Amino acid sequence: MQNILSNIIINVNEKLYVKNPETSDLGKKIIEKSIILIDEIGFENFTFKKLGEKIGSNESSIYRYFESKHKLMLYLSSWYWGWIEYRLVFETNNISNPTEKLKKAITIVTEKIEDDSNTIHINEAILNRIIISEFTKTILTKEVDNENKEGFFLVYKRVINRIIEMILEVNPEYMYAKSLASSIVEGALHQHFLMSHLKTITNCSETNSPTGFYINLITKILK
Amino acid sequence: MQNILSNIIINVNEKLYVKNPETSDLGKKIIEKSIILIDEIGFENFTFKKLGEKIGSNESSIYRYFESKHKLMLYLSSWYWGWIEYRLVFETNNISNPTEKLKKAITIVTEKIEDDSNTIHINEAILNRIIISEFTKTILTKEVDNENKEGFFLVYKRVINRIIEMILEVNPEYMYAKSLASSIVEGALHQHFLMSHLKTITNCSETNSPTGFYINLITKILK
DNA sequence: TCATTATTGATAGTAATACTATTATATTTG
DNA sequence: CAAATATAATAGTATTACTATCAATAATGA
Repeated sequence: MQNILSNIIINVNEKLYVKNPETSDLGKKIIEKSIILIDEIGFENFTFKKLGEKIGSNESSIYRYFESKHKLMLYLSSWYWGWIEYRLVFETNNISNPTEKLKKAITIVTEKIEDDSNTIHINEAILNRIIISEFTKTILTKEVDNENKEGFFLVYKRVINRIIEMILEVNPEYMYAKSLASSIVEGALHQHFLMSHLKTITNCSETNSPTGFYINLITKILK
Repeated sequence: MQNILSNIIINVNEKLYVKNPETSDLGKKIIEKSIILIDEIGFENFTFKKLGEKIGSNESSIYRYFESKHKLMLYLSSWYWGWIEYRLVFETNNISNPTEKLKKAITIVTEKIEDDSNTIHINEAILNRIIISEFTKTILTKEVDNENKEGFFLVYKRVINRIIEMILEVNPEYMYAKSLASSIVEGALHQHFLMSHLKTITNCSETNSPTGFYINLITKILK
């Protein structure tokens, strides 16, 4: 899997960048270091000026790649969900049993991510952490309808739609496949956040991951 | 219920304000109009200057009540969850059947709120809308650990703990009561947001509320 | 009722943010 | 080697998120 994944390029909506960051060293550095800096100081405190200092480059140079930090965050999110979608397809492809297939999919979207892939400039473990803390905020804005029309959430919705299909394969009678899928994907991020910060209102922990909670949940709901 | 609720004062952590807004006309106006303005333009675009213009008062006067717009949002959130907690206790009090009690509780935290109460300066329907769009963002910050220590999320956690207890009364064997409760409360907000903005990934709609999804879910999970 | 105190309003000011614009300097490529 | 392109440096703008000061007004209490 590693060798195959190493050649995969995750396609991101062109409207999210001014210049494709994959086409230059500076661009890749922007991606690599912005993930690290957002993880360190949080998206609210993150600025292109600080990022410039971090990568030994200039604020104005970063603006030539992304028109705002919000667009950069949407780019990182799209990349993340694109990567998740790829794994979803690839790793469930050979599973014929619908229940096992769904369990695998849920494992992928709910487990903690380790940086085990071959993408050189993207650390998926750290990217996963910023998705946990920051992704929901990219949706919860007044611009969501316009940005949705622009297709900025397409990859995310595609991930959810794949899970919806798998749910319906397990139980075509189930009436809430869409809500179940969307609440698993978003809810898993939330449970991960609670694990780190509001431990008293989650059962999840290092030894008891959100994956267990959700596998248990779908087993009961879909039988 | 109306007459009783009209006398209820929701208690909010004193550290959230500089001067208690309940003690003056200007304070109440700040609460009333900030809810409306945040709903209109979103929390990111909301400023004390704009609020001042809206209520015919001065930016500096508002700062005498709240030291930042973030604290104001935490105040509104605390008020909201305090109000929900009150209803949770009051409206489930006379229900002896644990399953019925839990269903009632879930209805309260998942249904769309109508402005039916007697709080004069707070419109709960609008407050509910801004909680749907803005509450999760108040938690997803780098300051969450400090603010949690200060007790800013106590009321929210108390609401969830009450539901945890009700879940365990229905099924003491269930291993994930905490995660289930927290994911219902947060997930319901999320489903409401999807209903309005990303309709393709939810089954919920005007005629099919998140309440139905969650009642169906707990019925299956806890049996 | 008059003085004290508290509250609000008006104005000014600061540092940081989120950009845009311009020009200079490297670097790449044809 | 010239031309095009990418990057860096600098400056500048409007807005934000405040703090500080002082004046005007309203409330209170002796």
